[in-house]
Amino acid sequence: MPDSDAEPANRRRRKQARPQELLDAALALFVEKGFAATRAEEVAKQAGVSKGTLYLYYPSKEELLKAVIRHFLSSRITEGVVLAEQHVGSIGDFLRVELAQWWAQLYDNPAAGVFKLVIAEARNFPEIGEFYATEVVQPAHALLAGLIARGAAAGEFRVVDVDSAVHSLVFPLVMACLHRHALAACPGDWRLDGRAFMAQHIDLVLDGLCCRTPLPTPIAVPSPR
Amino acid sequence: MPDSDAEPANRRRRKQARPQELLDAALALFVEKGFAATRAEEVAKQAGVSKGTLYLYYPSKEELLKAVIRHFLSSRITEGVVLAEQHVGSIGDFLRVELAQWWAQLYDNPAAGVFKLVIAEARNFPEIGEFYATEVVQPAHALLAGLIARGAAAGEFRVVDVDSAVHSLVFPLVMACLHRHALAACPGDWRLDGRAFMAQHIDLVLDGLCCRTPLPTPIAVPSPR
Amino acid sequence: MPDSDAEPANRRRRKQARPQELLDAALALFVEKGFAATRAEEVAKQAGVSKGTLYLYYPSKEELLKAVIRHFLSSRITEGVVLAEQHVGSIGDFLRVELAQWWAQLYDNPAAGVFKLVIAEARNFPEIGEFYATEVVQPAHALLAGLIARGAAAGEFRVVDVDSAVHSLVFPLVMACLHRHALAACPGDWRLDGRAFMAQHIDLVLDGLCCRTPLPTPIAVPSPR
Amino acid sequence: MPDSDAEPANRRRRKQARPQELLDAALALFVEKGFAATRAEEVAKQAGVSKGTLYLYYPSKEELLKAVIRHFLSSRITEGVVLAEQHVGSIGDFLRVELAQWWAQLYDNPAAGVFKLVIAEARNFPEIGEFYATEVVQPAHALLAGLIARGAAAGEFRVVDVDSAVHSLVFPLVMACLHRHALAACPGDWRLDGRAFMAQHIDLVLDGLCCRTPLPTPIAVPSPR
DNA sequence: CATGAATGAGACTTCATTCAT
DNA sequence: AATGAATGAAGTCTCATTCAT
Repeated sequence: MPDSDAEPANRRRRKQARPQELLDAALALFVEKGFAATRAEEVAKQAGVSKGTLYLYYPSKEELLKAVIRHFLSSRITEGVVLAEQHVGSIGDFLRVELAQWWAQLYDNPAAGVFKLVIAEARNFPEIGEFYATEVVQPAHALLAGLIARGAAAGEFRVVDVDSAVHSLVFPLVMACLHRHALAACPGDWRLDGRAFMAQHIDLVLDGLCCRTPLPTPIAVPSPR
Repeated sequence: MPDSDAEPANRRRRKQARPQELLDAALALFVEKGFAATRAEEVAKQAGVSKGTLYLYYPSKEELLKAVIRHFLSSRITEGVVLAEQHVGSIGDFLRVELAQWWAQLYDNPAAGVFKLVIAEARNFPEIGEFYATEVVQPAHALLAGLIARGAAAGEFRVVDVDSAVHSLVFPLVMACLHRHALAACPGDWRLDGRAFMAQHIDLVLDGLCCRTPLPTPIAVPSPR
Repeated sequence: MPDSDAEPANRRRRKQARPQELLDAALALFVEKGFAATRAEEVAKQAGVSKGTLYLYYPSKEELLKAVIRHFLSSRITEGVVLAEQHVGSIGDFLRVELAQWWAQLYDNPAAGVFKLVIAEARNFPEIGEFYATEVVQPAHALLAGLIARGAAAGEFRVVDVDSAVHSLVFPLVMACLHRHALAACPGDWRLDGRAFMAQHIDLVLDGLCCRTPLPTPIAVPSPR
Repeated sequence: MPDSDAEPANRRRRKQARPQELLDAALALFVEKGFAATRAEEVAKQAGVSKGTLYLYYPSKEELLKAVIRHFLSSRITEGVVLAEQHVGSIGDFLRVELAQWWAQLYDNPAAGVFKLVIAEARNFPEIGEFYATEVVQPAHALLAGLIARGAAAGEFRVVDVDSAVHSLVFPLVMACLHRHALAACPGDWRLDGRAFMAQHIDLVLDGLCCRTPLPTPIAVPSPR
């Protein structure tokens, strides 16, 4: 049967691609200039459409922001969780290899910019904070906490405060992404070799976690006057 | 003495305090809502003055932002540098005690919000990025890098990539501040015991740096695909 | 017969009905929400066609408005004129019976909404005012004025200012229609039995017109209390 | 005592007059062009201020509309009620003289335009319909119904359906106002001597109400079709 | 110095109209 | 003929900034 199915043709193919194109454009601009300082028309222009078209796909600039965050966070995070669940073998190896690789890829991807967006906008848009906390932070934290606890149970790691260890591990990776889209993108050369840093950081933390000679007694930090 | 002079005494005190009050108000609001989404009038109101008065002290909202960042960053950073320069004795002890304390105090101080501000606005306002990079990041980084290098030279630390080690040490501390003013300030209970985390994190990193048994050969991170 | 022809039969019928369906939908919406506040797409949707199709039949929203007014006014008014011209016999009877019936029918018909439309839009669209004045008001007025004059000449009515009498007779009938599509359509129960009112109003006016005994000088009745 | 009180000076005097000036401008334009078709900036311009100033006094165009209707309706209606309550003597006299005069004044006043506004916008803005119904229609109707009932009780008027009589009396007066701001304001000469018409209409209705020869049996209006 | 009324550029959003399919 | 995706002019409303008082 001939082109009775091909009728969609050009227009319809564009229509299908639009949401992604708009999200890409919006991500780039929101990360670069901030949400409030980005004009809806700029997003449209960068996506190659007119102002009105943007509103055909997202009912408001705010909904576009939420869609950006949902889209780029959730598509990445699910991959990561799947990866971790599939892994068998040494926890240390997994973290050193797979975690490093996953973060290295994120670091090189525009999606890494969402961290900046979330930090900047979560307080203004409660839905964003909630989405990020429940859909990203909690699952990812639980995943890593579980791995570290398993490593400790297996005698691979020292017994430490697991939540803190997760933060120690992850925060610098997030910061590297923030840095890339903040200071590193400023005039002047403030760049940082993110991939190398991430690998070394993971090594350093694993080293700290690694079960060896007993620790010296930690010295309490006096509370501020 | 005629009373025409009696009142000015009080008023003059207020007048002198104005810049600080305006900076405090601006910091709080800029951190909470973002620079672009904060209205100049809100800042004035929170500082207890009228819109017009704000412009008597700062010629524009943008200049106010820069003043906020300069003020809260530079006053803190100089303290820290002085602290470090005065220290004699074990590097590890210094980091574990003084660094932890300095950051714990910052964490509890509104000034910690500037990190969020800088990350959000550095790309929009080149001066801010440059100021932060040259006046804060570089001196602080040099300071810590110097300490770690000294520690390594003294046999207290392993020989590692110093720059990475500094980032591993500092990034989570910055992230804790960011977290406090982003997710932790959202509805829902996403708080985190920042002081405890900071202490444990510093311990963990120092532990990783600490010169003990030989390290296992680090496994190279394969480049993405 | 191949089915390529079977469907068009139906479609052709629809196509013929389109203008009327569009006019009905437009009338209802313009009356309900006002011309400017009604979106062209709403009209199309209510008529069961797409936005584009509307423009196949009417070149602009404004032309649609004019068509609505022309259509619903002229079709009604010609009926009325014919009715009046056919009548023989007592003027009073004609007015009491035929006029009442004609208005009662209009009152129950969506077409009654055009009065609201004309009043709201005549000043914005001169053509509308002119059409209404020349095609509706003047013929209708002339018709009724002629009848009343005839009634007066025949001794059936008192001699009064004929133009005023026509307005006294007709204005409340128009107002009843306006009321039905304005206040009576609002939340709350502001309805009014239009048909009964119209009949009684016509009676009252005819009574006022009716030739009877000279009026007594009204005697002032002291109000109670 | 010196000018410590005179400080208000120019600016403050303007500020006090603004709301009235804006309401006047808004009334004129809303009546002329309709609410939706009037731009906020036009209203501001006609009131001699800038766009932004309008929003200093009314938070939205819709609130401005409501304020216009509340203002022009309520200030007029209270006068009328007071007038009626103060009257003693013949009901017929009151209606013929005071009612006619009150309406004649309204007819010549821009406030008469609100009727057009209410009819056009009541369905879109429920508050408007409710305000008009409860604050204007009901009190005014009750007032006149009471008078006519009193007249009937005193033998001055025939016994008729009081509500219908009120409508017969009032509807044409409202229509005259509508006419003035609709057709009469269109190009072409569709004017009408409103004051004369009003007086004659009131006479005619009072004449119909007046107690004289028995009425002919009213002929029932057949229901439609 | 301080105020707050006023301004107007500029941003978001809507919607009449067009036109490729 | 019919559709509905796309456009961009135009309108509402905000807010940084100015300036008369």
